[in-house]
Amino acid sequence: MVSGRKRKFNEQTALQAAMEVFWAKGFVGASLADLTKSMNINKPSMYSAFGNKESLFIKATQHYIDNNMKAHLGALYAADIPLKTRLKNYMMSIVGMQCSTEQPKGCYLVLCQSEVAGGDIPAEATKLLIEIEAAPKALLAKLFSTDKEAISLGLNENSAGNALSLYTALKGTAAMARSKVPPTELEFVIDTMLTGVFSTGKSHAIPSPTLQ
Amino acid sequence: MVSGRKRKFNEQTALQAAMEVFWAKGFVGASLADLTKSMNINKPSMYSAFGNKESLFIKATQHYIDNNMKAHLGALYAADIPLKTRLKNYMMSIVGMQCSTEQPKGCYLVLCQSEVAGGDIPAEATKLLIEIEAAPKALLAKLFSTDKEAISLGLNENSAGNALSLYTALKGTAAMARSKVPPTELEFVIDTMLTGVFSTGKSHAIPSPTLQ
DNA sequence: TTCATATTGTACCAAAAGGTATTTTTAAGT
DNA sequence: ACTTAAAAATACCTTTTGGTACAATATGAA
Repeated sequence: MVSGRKRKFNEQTALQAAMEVFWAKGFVGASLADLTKSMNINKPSMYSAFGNKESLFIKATQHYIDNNMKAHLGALYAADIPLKTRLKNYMMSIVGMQCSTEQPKGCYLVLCQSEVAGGDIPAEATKLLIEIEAAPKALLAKLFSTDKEAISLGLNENSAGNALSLYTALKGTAAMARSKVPPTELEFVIDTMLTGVFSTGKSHAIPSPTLQ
Repeated sequence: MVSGRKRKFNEQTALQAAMEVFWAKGFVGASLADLTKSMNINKPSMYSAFGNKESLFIKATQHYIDNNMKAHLGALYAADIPLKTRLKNYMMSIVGMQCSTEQPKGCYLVLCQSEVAGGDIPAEATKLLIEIEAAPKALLAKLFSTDKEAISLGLNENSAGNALSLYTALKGTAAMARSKVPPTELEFVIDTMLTGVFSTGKSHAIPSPTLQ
Protein backbone atom coordinates (compact mmCIF):
# COMPACT_ATOMS: atom_id res chain seq x y z
CA MET A 1 0.00 0.00 0.00
CA VAL A 2 0.93 3.65 -0.02
CA SER A 3 2.84 4.96 2.92
CA GLY A 4 2.43 8.27 4.73
CA ARG A 5 0.81 9.74 7.77
CA LYS A 6 -2.69 8.50 8.56
CA ARG A 7 -5.75 10.68 8.51
CA LYS A 8 -6.78 11.74 11.98
CA PHE A 9 -10.39 12.42 11.03
CA ASN A 10 -13.15 10.34 9.57
CA GLU A 11 -14.32 11.69 6.24
CA GLN A 12 -17.97 10.88 6.83
CA THR A 13 -17.95 12.41 10.29
CA ALA A 14 -16.37 15.56 8.95
CA LEU A 15 -18.88 15.67 6.13
CA GLN A 16 -21.74 15.31 8.59
CA ALA A 17 -20.37 18.27 10.55
CA ALA A 18 -20.00 20.35 7.40
CA MET A 19 -23.51 19.43 6.38
CA GLU A 20 -24.88 20.71 9.67
CA VAL A 21 -23.12 24.03 9.22
CA PHE A 22 -24.51 24.47 5.69
CA TRP A 23 -27.89 23.36 7.03
CA ALA A 24 -27.86 26.07 9.67
CA LYS A 25 -26.19 28.86 7.70
CA GLY A 26 -26.57 28.13 4.01
CA PHE A 27 -23.76 28.15 1.46
CA VAL A 28 -23.12 31.89 1.58
CA GLY A 29 -23.46 32.19 5.34
CA ALA A 30 -21.13 29.31 6.14
CA SER A 31 -17.53 30.51 6.33
CA LEU A 32 -14.51 28.26 6.08
CA ALA A 33 -13.79 29.12 9.69
CA ASP A 34 -17.27 27.93 10.68
CA LEU A 35 -16.86 24.78 8.65
CA THR A 36 -13.38 23.74 9.69
CA LYS A 37 -14.08 24.51 13.34
CA SER A 38 -17.18 22.33 13.27
CA MET A 39 -15.40 19.61 11.29
CA ASN A 40 -12.54 19.81 13.78
CA ILE A 41 -9.89 19.94 11.10
CA ASN A 42 -7.79 22.76 9.66
CA LYS A 43 -8.11 24.38 6.29
CA PRO A 44 -5.39 22.48 4.40
CA SER A 45 -6.88 19.18 5.56
CA MET A 46 -10.25 20.32 4.33
CA TYR A 47 -8.88 21.39 0.97
CA SER A 48 -6.90 18.21 0.45
CA ALA A 49 -9.83 16.00 1.40
CA PHE A 50 -12.71 17.86 -0.24
CA GLY A 51 -11.30 20.25 -2.82
CA ASN A 52 -12.76 23.65 -2.02
CA LYS A 53 -15.83 25.20 -0.46
CA GLU A 54 -18.01 24.45 -3.45
CA SER A 55 -17.07 20.80 -3.75
CA LEU A 56 -17.37 20.38 0.01
CA PHE A 57 -20.86 21.80 -0.33
CA ILE A 58 -21.70 19.44 -3.16
CA LYS A 59 -20.53 16.45 -1.12
CA ALA A 60 -22.37 17.72 1.96
CA THR A 61 -25.53 18.13 -0.09
CA GLN A 62 -25.25 14.59 -1.39
CA HIS A 63 -24.66 13.45 2.18
CA TYR A 64 -27.84 15.23 3.22
CA ILE A 65 -29.84 13.53 0.50
CA ASP A 66 -28.46 10.12 1.32
CA ASN A 67 -28.82 10.41 5.08
CA ASN A 68 -31.76 12.72 5.58
CA MET A 69 -34.05 12.40 2.59
CA LYS A 70 -34.00 8.83 1.39
CA ALA A 71 -35.07 7.35 4.72
CA HIS A 72 -38.56 8.78 4.38
CA LEU A 73 -39.28 7.13 1.06
CA GLY A 74 -40.07 3.74 2.53
CA ALA A 75 -43.29 5.06 4.01
CA LEU A 76 -44.61 5.89 0.55
CA TYR A 77 -44.58 2.33 -0.71
CA ALA A 78 -45.52 0.36 2.40
CA ALA A 79 -47.83 -2.53 1.64
CA ASP A 80 -51.40 -2.76 2.89
CA ILE A 81 -51.54 0.85 4.03
CA PRO A 82 -54.03 3.32 2.57
CA LEU A 83 -52.55 5.95 0.27
CA LYS A 84 -53.54 8.84 2.49
CA THR A 85 -51.85 7.20 5.46
CA ARG A 86 -48.73 6.47 3.46
CA LEU A 87 -48.54 10.09 2.35
CA LYS A 88 -49.10 11.28 5.87
CA ASN A 89 -46.41 8.97 7.25
CA TYR A 90 -44.00 10.15 4.58
CA MET A 91 -44.70 13.79 5.23
CA MET A 92 -44.62 13.48 9.00
CA SER A 93 -41.35 11.61 8.76
CA ILE A 94 -39.94 14.63 6.95
CA VAL A 95 -41.55 17.04 9.39
CA GLY A 96 -40.00 15.06 12.23
CA MET A 97 -36.58 15.57 10.69
CA GLN A 98 -37.28 19.27 10.13
CA CYS A 99 -38.11 19.63 13.83
CA SER A 100 -35.44 17.33 15.22
CA THR A 101 -33.36 18.61 18.11
CA GLU A 102 -30.41 16.50 16.94
CA GLN A 103 -29.80 18.61 13.87
CA PRO A 104 -30.48 22.16 12.71
CA LYS A 105 -34.15 22.93 12.35
CA GLY A 106 -35.78 23.24 8.97
CA CYS A 107 -34.54 21.88 5.68
CA TYR A 108 -31.01 22.11 4.32
CA LEU A 109 -32.29 22.24 0.77
CA VAL A 110 -35.00 24.83 1.27
CA LEU A 111 -32.48 27.26 2.71
CA CYS A 112 -29.79 26.67 0.11
CA GLN A 113 -32.21 26.64 -2.80
CA SER A 114 -33.50 30.00 -1.62
CA GLU A 115 -29.95 31.32 -1.84
CA VAL A 116 -29.68 30.43 -5.51
CA ALA A 117 -31.60 33.52 -6.63
CA GLY A 118 -29.04 35.74 -4.90
CA GLY A 119 -26.47 34.70 -7.49
CA ASP A 120 -23.67 33.98 -5.03
CA ILE A 121 -23.69 30.21 -5.33
CA PRO A 122 -21.14 28.79 -7.83
CA ALA A 123 -22.34 27.18 -11.03
CA GLU A 124 -21.96 23.47 -10.24
CA ALA A 125 -23.59 23.81 -6.85
CA THR A 126 -26.42 25.82 -8.34
CA LYS A 127 -26.96 23.15 -10.97
CA LEU A 128 -27.15 20.45 -8.31
CA LEU A 129 -29.60 22.42 -6.18
CA ILE A 130 -31.89 22.96 -9.14
CA GLU A 131 -31.75 19.32 -10.20
CA ILE A 132 -32.59 18.14 -6.70
CA GLU A 133 -35.75 20.21 -6.74
CA ALA A 134 -37.26 18.07 -9.48
CA ALA A 135 -36.89 14.67 -7.83
CA PRO A 136 -39.45 14.73 -4.99
CA LYS A 137 -42.01 16.47 -7.18
CA ALA A 138 -41.60 13.83 -9.86
CA LEU A 139 -41.71 11.06 -7.29
CA LEU A 140 -44.98 12.22 -5.78
CA ALA A 141 -46.45 12.90 -9.20
CA LYS A 142 -45.61 9.39 -10.30
CA LEU A 143 -47.20 8.00 -7.18
CA PHE A 144 -50.39 9.95 -7.82
CA SER A 145 -50.51 8.87 -11.43
CA THR A 146 -49.77 5.17 -10.93
CA ASP A 147 -51.02 4.16 -7.49
CA LYS A 148 -54.18 2.06 -7.76
CA GLU A 149 -55.90 3.88 -4.95
CA ALA A 150 -54.91 7.26 -6.35
CA ILE A 151 -56.38 6.34 -9.69
CA SER A 152 -59.62 5.10 -8.18
CA LEU A 153 -59.93 8.40 -6.32
CA GLY A 154 -59.22 10.36 -9.47
CA LEU A 155 -56.07 11.88 -7.99
CA ASN A 156 -54.18 10.84 -11.11
CA GLU A 157 -56.05 13.43 -13.15
CA ASN A 158 -53.94 16.19 -11.69
CA SER A 159 -51.03 14.21 -10.38
CA ALA A 160 -48.57 17.05 -10.89
CA GLY A 161 -50.80 19.52 -9.07
CA ASN A 162 -51.37 17.18 -6.16
CA ALA A 163 -47.65 16.50 -5.92
CA LEU A 164 -46.95 20.22 -5.99
CA SER A 165 -49.44 20.81 -3.18
CA LEU A 166 -47.76 18.32 -0.90
CA TYR A 167 -44.28 19.45 -1.83
CA THR A 168 -45.23 23.07 -1.19
CA ALA A 169 -46.67 22.13 2.17
CA LEU A 170 -43.36 20.49 3.09
CA LYS A 171 -41.44 23.60 2.07
CA GLY A 172 -43.79 25.55 4.28
CA THR A 173 -43.30 23.26 7.25
CA ALA A 174 -39.56 23.53 6.73
CA ALA A 175 -39.76 27.29 7.14
CA MET A 176 -42.04 26.95 10.14
CA ALA A 177 -39.81 24.34 11.74
CA ARG A 178 -36.84 26.68 11.40
CA SER A 179 -38.85 29.20 13.41
CA LYS A 180 -39.31 26.52 16.09
CA VAL A 181 -42.96 25.70 15.46
CA PRO A 182 -43.40 22.25 17.06
CA PRO A 183 -44.20 19.13 15.00
CA THR A 184 -47.53 18.67 16.77
CA GLU A 185 -48.75 21.90 15.21
CA LEU A 186 -47.29 21.07 11.83
CA GLU A 187 -49.08 17.74 11.88
CA PHE A 188 -52.34 19.63 11.72
CA VAL A 189 -51.07 21.54 8.70
CA ILE A 190 -50.14 18.29 6.96
CA ASP A 191 -53.52 16.79 7.76
CA THR A 192 -55.25 19.83 6.35
CA MET A 193 -53.31 19.73 3.10
CA LEU A 194 -53.92 16.01 2.72
CA THR A 195 -57.62 16.55 3.33
CA GLY A 196 -57.56 19.19 0.63
CA VAL A 197 -55.80 16.96 -1.86
CA PHE A 198 -58.09 14.02 -1.24
CA SER A 199 -61.33 15.97 -1.26
CA THR A 200 -60.33 17.91 -4.36
CA GLY A 201 -59.60 14.62 -6.00
CA LYS A 202 -62.98 13.24 -5.14
CA SER A 203 -64.96 16.24 -6.33
CA HIS A 204 -63.12 16.17 -9.63
CA ALA A 205 -63.04 12.52 -10.24
CA ILE A 206 -66.09 10.72 -9.00
CA PRO A 207 -68.60 10.72 -11.81
CA SER A 208 -72.16 9.89 -11.12
CA PRO A 209 -72.23 6.06 -11.23
CA THR A 210 -75.68 6.02 -12.80
CA LEU A 211 -74.49 7.86 -15.88
CA GLN A 212 -72.16 6.72 -18.63
CA MET B 1 -33.74 76.38 8.29
CA VAL B 2 -30.42 74.60 8.39
CA SER B 3 -28.01 75.22 5.59
CA GLY B 4 -25.76 72.74 3.83
CA ARG B 5 -25.48 70.77 0.64
CA LYS B 6 -28.66 69.06 -0.56
CA ARG B 7 -29.13 65.34 -0.74
CA LYS B 8 -28.81 64.00 -4.25
CA PHE B 9 -30.84 60.86 -3.62
CA ASN B 10 -34.36 60.17 -2.44
CA GLU B 11 -34.40 58.26 0.81
CA GLN B 12 -37.43 56.16 -0.07
CA THR B 13 -36.04 55.26 -3.47
CA ALA B 14 -32.76 54.23 -1.90
CA LEU B 15 -34.60 52.21 0.71
CA GLN B 16 -36.59 50.45 -1.96
CA ALA B 17 -33.36 49.52 -3.71
CA ALA B 18 -31.82 48.25 -0.48
CA MET B 19 -34.96 46.26 0.24
CA GLU B 20 -34.69 44.51 -3.10
CA VAL B 21 -31.11 43.52 -2.41
CA PHE B 22 -31.99 42.08 1.01
CA TRP B 23 -34.98 40.40 -0.62
CA ALA B 24 -32.77 38.67 -3.16
CA LYS B 25 -29.75 37.94 -0.99
CA GLY B 26 -30.82 38.03 2.64
CA PHE B 27 -29.10 39.99 5.40
CA VAL B 28 -25.92 37.94 5.45
CA GLY B 29 -25.65 37.59 1.70
CA ALA B 30 -26.11 41.28 0.98
CA SER B 31 -22.79 43.12 1.10
CA LEU B 32 -22.42 46.86 1.49
CA ALA B 33 -21.02 46.92 -2.02
CA ASP B 34 -24.18 45.20 -3.30
CA LEU B 35 -26.37 47.58 -1.36
CA THR B 36 -24.70 50.88 -2.18
CA LYS B 37 -24.34 49.95 -5.82
CA SER B 38 -28.04 49.17 -6.07
CA MET B 39 -28.97 52.27 -4.05
CA ASN B 40 -26.72 54.30 -6.31
CA ILE B 41 -25.02 56.08 -3.46
CA ASN B 42 -21.65 55.66 -1.78
CA LYS B 43 -20.92 54.24 1.62
CA PRO B 44 -20.60 57.46 3.62
CA SER B 45 -23.97 58.61 2.26
CA MET B 46 -25.49 55.33 3.27
CA TYR B 47 -24.02 55.47 6.77
CA SER B 48 -25.04 59.07 7.35
CA ALA B 49 -28.58 58.45 6.12
CA PHE B 50 -29.30 55.03 7.58
CA GLY B 51 -26.77 54.37 10.35
CA ASN B 52 -25.21 51.02 9.57
CA LYS B 53 -26.03 47.76 7.83
CA GLU B 54 -28.29 46.55 10.61
CA SER B 55 -30.36 49.74 10.88
CA LEU B 56 -30.58 49.92 7.09
CA PHE B 57 -31.91 46.38 7.20
CA ILE B 58 -34.43 47.28 9.88
CA LYS B 59 -35.68 50.23 7.84
CA ALA B 60 -35.77 48.13 4.68
CA THR B 61 -37.74 45.46 6.49
CA GLN B 62 -40.26 48.02 7.69
CA HIS B 63 -40.41 49.35 4.14
CA TYR B 64 -41.20 45.84 2.92
CA ILE B 65 -44.00 45.43 5.42
CA ASP B 66 -45.50 48.81 4.61
CA ASN B 67 -45.25 48.48 0.84
CA ASN B 68 -45.52 44.76 0.18
CA MET B 69 -47.51 43.19 2.98
CA LYS B 70 -50.18 45.61 4.06
CA ALA B 71 -51.74 45.96 0.61
CA HIS B 72 -53.07 42.41 0.73
CA LEU B 73 -55.03 42.89 3.94
CA GLY B 74 -57.95 44.67 2.30
CA ALA B 75 -59.04 41.47 0.61
CA LEU B 76 -59.58 39.81 3.97
CA TYR B 77 -62.26 42.21 5.11
CA ALA B 78 -64.09 42.97 1.88
CA ALA B 79 -67.81 43.20 2.38
CA ASP B 80 -70.31 40.79 0.83
CA ILE B 81 -67.71 38.29 -0.22
CA PRO B 82 -67.67 34.73 1.14
CA LEU B 83 -64.93 33.94 3.63
CA LYS B 84 -63.32 31.34 1.44
CA THR B 85 -63.15 33.79 -1.44
CA ARG B 86 -61.72 36.51 0.76
CA LEU B 87 -59.03 34.15 2.00
CA LYS B 88 -58.26 33.05 -1.51
CA ASN B 89 -58.02 36.63 -2.74
CA TYR B 90 -55.75 37.50 0.15
CA MET B 91 -53.49 34.53 -0.44
CA MET B 92 -53.38 34.94 -4.20
CA SER B 93 -52.56 38.60 -3.77
CA ILE B 94 -49.53 37.51 -1.74
CA VAL B 95 -48.67 34.79 -4.23
CA GLY B 96 -48.85 37.36 -7.00
CA MET B 97 -46.29 39.45 -5.19
CA GLN B 98 -44.11 36.41 -4.57
CA CYS B 99 -44.12 35.68 -8.29
CA SER B 100 -43.88 39.25 -9.56
CA THR B 101 -41.32 39.99 -12.23
CA GLU B 102 -40.97 43.56 -10.91
CA GLN B 103 -39.22 42.47 -7.73
CA PRO B 104 -37.18 39.52 -6.51
CA LYS B 105 -39.13 36.29 -6.41
CA GLY B 106 -40.26 34.76 -3.14
CA CYS B 107 -40.67 36.49 0.18
CA TYR B 108 -38.22 38.88 1.80
CA LEU B 109 -39.25 37.73 5.26
CA VAL B 110 -39.15 34.00 4.63
CA LEU B 111 -35.55 34.25 3.48
CA CYS B 112 -34.37 36.53 6.25
CA GLN B 113 -36.25 34.68 8.96
CA SER B 114 -34.58 31.49 7.80
CA GLU B 115 -31.22 33.18 8.32
CA VAL B 116 -31.96 33.87 11.98
CA ALA B 117 -31.10 30.33 13.03
CA GLY B 118 -27.62 30.76 11.58
CA GLY B 119 -26.83 33.25 14.33
CA ASP B 120 -25.27 35.87 12.07
CA ILE B 121 -28.06 38.43 12.25
CA PRO B 122 -27.56 41.16 14.88
CA ALA B 123 -29.81 41.28 17.93
CA GLU B 124 -32.19 44.10 17.04
CA ALA B 125 -32.79 42.80 13.55
CA THR B 126 -33.36 39.30 14.89
CA LYS B 127 -35.87 40.62 17.38
CA LEU B 128 -37.78 42.41 14.63
CA LEU B 129 -37.83 39.36 12.37
CA ILE B 130 -39.21 37.21 15.17
CA GLU B 131 -41.85 39.74 16.11
CA ILE B 132 -43.02 40.04 12.52
CA GLU B 133 -43.66 36.33 12.40
CA ALA B 134 -46.46 36.58 14.94
CA ALA B 135 -48.57 39.22 13.21
CA PRO B 136 -50.04 37.39 10.18
CA LYS B 137 -50.66 34.27 12.22
CA ALA B 138 -52.54 36.28 14.84
CA LEU B 139 -54.44 38.15 12.19
CA LEU B 140 -55.70 35.02 10.47
CA ALA B 141 -56.44 33.36 13.78
CA LYS B 142 -58.53 36.33 14.83
CA LEU B 143 -60.39 36.21 11.54
CA PHE B 144 -61.17 32.52 11.99
CA SER B 145 -62.32 33.05 15.54
CA THR B 146 -64.48 36.12 14.98
CA ASP B 147 -65.81 36.01 11.43
CA LYS B 148 -69.51 35.09 11.39
CA GLU B 149 -69.11 32.71 8.51
CA ALA B 150 -66.07 31.09 10.10
CA ILE B 151 -68.01 30.51 13.28
CA SER B 152 -70.99 29.04 11.48
CA LEU B 153 -68.65 26.64 9.70
CA GLY B 154 -66.95 25.69 12.95
CA LEU B 155 -63.61 27.04 11.77
CA ASN B 156 -63.32 29.02 14.99
CA GLU B 157 -62.86 25.82 16.96
CA ASN B 158 -59.30 25.55 15.77
CA SER B 159 -58.68 29.07 14.62
CA ALA B 160 -54.96 28.93 15.43
CA GLY B 161 -54.53 25.69 13.53
CA ASN B 162 -56.40 26.95 10.51
CA ALA B 163 -54.36 30.14 10.53
CA LEU B 164 -51.19 28.13 10.79
CA SER B 165 -52.20 26.00 7.81
CA LEU B 166 -52.72 29.00 5.58
CA TYR B 167 -49.61 30.76 6.83
CA THR B 168 -47.56 27.63 6.23
CA ALA B 169 -48.96 27.32 2.74
CA LEU B 170 -47.85 30.89 2.03
CA LYS B 171 -44.36 30.14 3.30
CA GLY B 172 -44.35 27.17 0.97
CA THR B 173 -45.47 29.18 -2.03
CA ALA B 174 -42.76 31.74 -1.20
CA ALA B 175 -40.14 29.04 -1.51
CA MET B 176 -41.70 27.70 -4.69
CA ALA B 177 -41.98 31.17 -6.20
CA ARG B 178 -38.29 31.72 -5.55
CA SER B 179 -37.65 28.61 -7.62
CA LYS B 180 -39.70 30.18 -10.40
CA VAL B 181 -42.81 28.06 -10.11
CA PRO B 182 -45.51 30.14 -11.85
CA PRO B 183 -48.49 31.60 -9.96
CA THR B 184 -50.95 29.53 -11.99
CA GLU B 185 -49.53 26.38 -10.43
CA LEU B 186 -49.41 27.91 -6.98
CA GLU B 187 -53.05 28.87 -7.27
CA PHE B 188 -53.90 25.19 -7.31
CA VAL B 189 -51.88 24.72 -4.14
CA ILE B 190 -53.74 27.55 -2.44
CA ASP B 191 -57.07 26.11 -3.56
CA THR B 192 -56.11 22.75 -2.17
CA MET B 193 -55.13 24.11 1.21
CA LEU B 194 -58.30 26.18 1.42
CA THR B 195 -60.36 23.13 0.53
CA GLY B 196 -58.59 21.28 3.32
CA VAL B 197 -59.23 24.01 5.85
CA PHE B 198 -62.88 24.34 4.96
CA SER B 199 -63.64 20.65 4.79
CA THR B 200 -61.79 19.95 8.02
CA GLY B 201 -63.87 22.67 9.60
CA LYS B 202 -67.06 21.14 8.36
CA SER B 203 -66.28 17.62 9.51
CA HIS B 204 -65.43 18.96 12.94
CA ALA B 205 -68.22 21.37 13.28
CA ILE B 206 -71.38 20.05 11.73
CA PRO B 207 -73.05 17.87 14.31
CA SER B 208 -75.77 15.53 13.28
CA PRO B 209 -78.88 17.75 13.31
CA THR B 210 -81.11 14.91 14.50
CA LEU B 211 -79.12 14.42 17.69
CA GLN B 212 -78.68 16.73 20.67
C1' DT C 1 -19.50 87.52 -0.30
C1' DT C 2 -18.63 85.38 3.27
C1' DC C 3 -19.68 81.88 6.68
C1' DA C 4 -21.42 77.83 8.70
C1' DT C 5 -23.13 73.41 7.57
C1' DA C 6 -24.37 69.25 5.38
C1' DT C 7 -23.37 66.02 1.61
C1' DT C 8 -20.39 64.03 -1.43
C1' DG C 9 -16.15 61.46 -3.24
C1' DT C 10 -11.85 59.37 -2.37
C1' DA C 11 -8.92 57.06 0.29
C1' DC C 12 -8.25 54.44 3.94
C1' DC C 13 -8.66 51.04 8.11
C1' DA C 14 -8.74 46.48 10.65
C1' DA C 15 -10.82 42.17 10.36
C1' DA C 16 -12.45 38.27 7.95
C1' DA C 17 -13.10 36.01 3.62
C1' DG C 18 -11.44 31.92 0.46
C1' DG C 19 -7.37 29.71 -0.63
C1' DT C 20 -1.96 28.15 -0.54
C1' DA C 21 3.10 27.49 0.40
C1' DT C 22 5.89 25.66 3.58
C1' DT C 23 7.40 23.33 7.30
C1' DT C 24 6.69 19.79 10.72
C1' DT C 25 4.98 15.44 12.03
C1' DT C 26 3.70 10.66 11.52
C1' DA C 27 3.41 6.46 9.46
C1' DA C 28 4.44 2.37 6.16
C1' DG C 29 7.97 -0.13 3.14
C1' DT C 30 12.58 -1.43 2.62
C1' DA D 1 17.41 2.73 10.97
C1' DC D 2 16.32 5.06 6.78
C1' DT D 3 13.75 6.61 3.21
C1' DT D 4 9.46 7.99 1.15
C1' DA D 5 5.06 9.88 1.19
C1' DA D 6 1.00 11.63 3.06
C1' DA D 7 -1.24 14.36 6.53
C1' DA D 8 -1.13 18.16 9.91
C1' DA D 9 0.10 22.79 11.64
C1' DT D 10 1.50 27.25 11.02
C1' DA D 11 1.96 31.08 8.53
C1' DC D 12 0.92 33.54 4.84
C1' DC D 13 -1.43 35.53 0.43
C1' DT D 14 -5.05 38.37 -1.99
C1' DT D 15 -9.58 40.09 -1.96
C1' DT D 16 -13.56 41.53 0.27
C1' DT D 17 -15.90 42.72 4.36
C1' DG D 18 -18.23 46.46 7.44
C1' DG D 19 -17.04 50.87 8.74
C1' DT D 20 -14.45 55.88 8.83
C1' DA D 21 -11.41 60.18 8.24
C1' DC D 22 -10.85 63.71 5.53
C1' DA D 23 -10.83 66.78 1.90
C1' DA D 24 -13.74 68.65 -1.79
C1' DT D 25 -18.22 70.56 -2.98
C1' DA D 26 -22.67 72.54 -2.70
C1' DT D 27 -26.15 75.15 -0.28
C1' DG D 28 -28.92 78.51 2.59
C1' DA D 29 -28.39 82.36 6.07
C1' DA D 30 -26.17 86.60 7.46
